[in-house]
Amino acid sequence: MDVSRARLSPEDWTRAALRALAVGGVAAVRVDVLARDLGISRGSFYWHFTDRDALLKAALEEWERRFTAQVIEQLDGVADPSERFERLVRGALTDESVPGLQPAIMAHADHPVVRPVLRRVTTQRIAYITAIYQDLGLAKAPARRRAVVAYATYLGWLDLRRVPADLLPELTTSKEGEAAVKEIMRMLHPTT
Amino acid sequence: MDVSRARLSPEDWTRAALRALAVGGVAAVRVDVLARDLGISRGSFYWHFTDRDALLKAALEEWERRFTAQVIEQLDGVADPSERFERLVRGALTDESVPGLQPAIMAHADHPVVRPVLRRVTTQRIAYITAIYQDLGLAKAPARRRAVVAYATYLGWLDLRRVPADLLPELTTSKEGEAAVKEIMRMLHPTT
DNA sequence: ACGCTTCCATACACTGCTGTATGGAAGCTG
DNA sequence: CAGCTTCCATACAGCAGTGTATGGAAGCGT
Repeated sequence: MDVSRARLSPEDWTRAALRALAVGGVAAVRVDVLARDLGISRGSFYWHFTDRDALLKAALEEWERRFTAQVIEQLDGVADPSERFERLVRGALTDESVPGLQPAIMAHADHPVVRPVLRRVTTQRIAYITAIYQDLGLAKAPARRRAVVAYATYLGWLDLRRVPADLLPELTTSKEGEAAVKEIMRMLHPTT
Repeated sequence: MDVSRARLSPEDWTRAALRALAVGGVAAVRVDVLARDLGISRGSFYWHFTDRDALLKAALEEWERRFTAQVIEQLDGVADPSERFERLVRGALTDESVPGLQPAIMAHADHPVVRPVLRRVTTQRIAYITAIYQDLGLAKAPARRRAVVAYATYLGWLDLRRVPADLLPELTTSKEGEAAVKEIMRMLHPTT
């Protein structure tokens, strides 16, 4: 622990905003509360950002980069489409750096700041999944259909992660967790 | 339109609360705003309910009854398990009386008032789906696995409904919508 | 019509949060 | 170290929403 006052970057604020968003939704992104969490005064915030909405926008755009563009970029390095499919599904179901973030964003789809970002992210992701299905041999229309269903399953999986773990042990990556992931993998696979 | 002041029942408040909840989450359930929407003063509210939390609790319990207990009750009248399966899936994917309500509730799974209700609802629903899969011939463990995945797909489907319709025409019940429903039905069917 | 109960309006005190104004400390550069 | 820039603290005005207190109107039984 350093005693000297750590000077904050905008990323410190956006990360805190995403955490708050994940827990309590858009309304929980309060500069007041975030400042207390970061151990700093609100004076800092209004230097880095003009507005509360500006923070929200910046946070969501960071989310867009980290969890869409960046993921796609990494996967594009994988040549084999079957391998790409496997990695995408497994990664999506097991990794979750900010629990509850995706559900929180979906729940506020109508919010003026959320809407445009969510629109871009949803479009990109479904398009990417569709492309993978096409690479795996499906025609355009069925590939698209399967992509939408696959994405829905992913979203619902994240929703279910929000309920207490004792209710759904198959979601916490363990023995049962692996079985559930395999089940989904099989269900979403283009051959079945 | 009747000019006489309509006296409100608690159900008027809980219904309004569920609508607000669906749009803006728990934070949007404000007696202040609901009163304006209902064209009445807050004095009425504090006669029917002790608290803002009391309203939230009552609303969620009404949700529990209408969209879990009542649905299961109706489906229990259907003898053939295959028919029961079909009706449940189709109904779940097409009917949505309060758009966005389920996603909003999932997003606030940690909320002290939401948690216990959500816990009961999730448990009941997954248990019911599991039972159907067992009736269709699956053993307990695989039936449970499939039930969890099926429920996840349902939840994600409702999430996707929150994005603008022009992005996902397959969700608005139409020609493409029917194809998507059939796709899910096939994917979730125990034989595949 | 009378009184009693049910339901609602108004007014008030209070809290939590926003945004702004201003001063001051810490870091960088010559 | 002098001066400039970057970053943060404090203080203030203002608003939105909660909960309470109290009076009054509408419905109902007798």
